[in-house]
Amino acid sequence: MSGARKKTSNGRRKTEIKRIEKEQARQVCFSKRRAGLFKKANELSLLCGAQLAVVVFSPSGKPFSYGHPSVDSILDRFSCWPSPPPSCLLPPHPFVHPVIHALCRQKSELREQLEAERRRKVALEEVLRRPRGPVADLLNEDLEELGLPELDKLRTALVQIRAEAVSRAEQLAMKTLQAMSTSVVPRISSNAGALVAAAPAAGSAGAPTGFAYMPPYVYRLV
Amino acid sequence: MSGARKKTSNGRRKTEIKRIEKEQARQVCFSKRRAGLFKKANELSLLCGAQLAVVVFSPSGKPFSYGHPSVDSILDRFSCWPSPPPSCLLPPHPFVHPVIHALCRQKSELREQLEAERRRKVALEEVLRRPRGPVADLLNEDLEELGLPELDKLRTALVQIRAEAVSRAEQLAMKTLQAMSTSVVPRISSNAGALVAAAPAAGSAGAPTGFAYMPPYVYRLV
DNA sequence: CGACCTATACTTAGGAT
DNA sequence: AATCCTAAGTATAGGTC
Repeated sequence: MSGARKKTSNGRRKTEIKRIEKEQARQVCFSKRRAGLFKKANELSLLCGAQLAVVVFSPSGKPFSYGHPSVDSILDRFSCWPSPPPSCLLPPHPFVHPVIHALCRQKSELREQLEAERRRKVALEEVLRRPRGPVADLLNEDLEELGLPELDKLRTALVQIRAEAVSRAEQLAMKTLQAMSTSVVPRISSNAGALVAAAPAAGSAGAPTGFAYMPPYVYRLV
Repeated sequence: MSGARKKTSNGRRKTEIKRIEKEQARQVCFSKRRAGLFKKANELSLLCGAQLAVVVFSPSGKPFSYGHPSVDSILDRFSCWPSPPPSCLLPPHPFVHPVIHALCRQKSELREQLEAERRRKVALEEVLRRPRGPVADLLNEDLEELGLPELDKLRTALVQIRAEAVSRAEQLAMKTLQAMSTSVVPRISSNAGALVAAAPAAGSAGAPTGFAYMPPYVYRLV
């Protein structure tokens, strides 16, 4: 009461769009601009009837999100979900929550890729069942059937193989010598265990506290 | 060029945040404000090092998104959540919506399966690329891994092959005196194109439709 | 962390190209 | 739809409580 508020005279200052180094200033800026971002998102959805979802992780790793329409309203209309999403690639339902929509799409794409990979793998295994290759072809043939040209190819291949074998043997010899004269090399230890939530960068570690879904323009981290 | 631009005199007007009824005006507004929203998002991520994802569906249904570092990486972070609440007596733990959680889990599982398949496929291709056969196997697949015993096996095999080859060469030399004909060894044709669709369904469970736990404080709103 | 304050930097409606 | 323009409406840096 008694304190007379100092007459504030500062106006907004020009700011470079570059990482704010001061820890606290960055956090304050984050809060303000996050609010601004969500407000903009809200206005966009209201003005244009757009569905949208915004997910933000604070520099300290806390999650915030905003979505329109609300997830709950979506769920009320889609209480049959989940389960195999019936048709995410089919005619998009007018009011599917964007995140769900995106996830379903991604899921479908992944499933397709997975099946494609499996098909390819089966084909490869089929091919693999038969020994193949320039040398193997020759070796698989009965030597009685080979002609001179083939024998020459075989000779060349064997010469090369011998060379490689000799090389490998030398390698082994070297290693053996080294092993006898070298102590144990320490492994690089991963510095796990730092559970402090102060990692602004990748911050994938940390223990995010989670987030709550909120009706439009009401948000708050608990 | 010739057209003199009419002196623009209109400034911004106050706008109620309410659905724009005029179709075209709404579309224009959407484009402008979407750009603005993404710009804000970008500034937020740069200034504060925050990770974020924005997904927007235009009134006409077209999807737009912006993410830092990427939309995908942000959505992936959901799949780690929530970690099962340690205890119901502990401080309230905001909660990811079940549907999104389930979808993210499924997506993660699919992605893992996909990566496993890809790794297997790469391994198969690697094997395929090299000659196969009793001898080639020793050399190619395990060259780096071969120990002395294996090298010895290899040597034995090579010696035998060499003997057989020499024998065969002598045979041929004899025959050459009698005839001048050479036989052609046909190459094994690859029977590609038969993509058998007999993918064995991986044992991994299908979509977990239920949710193992359901904290009492679901959806904490403020 | 918020809320409030002020002066300014930035965004953007409406129109034209 | 993208771009430019202008003027008015907003967001927000920096500060205080």
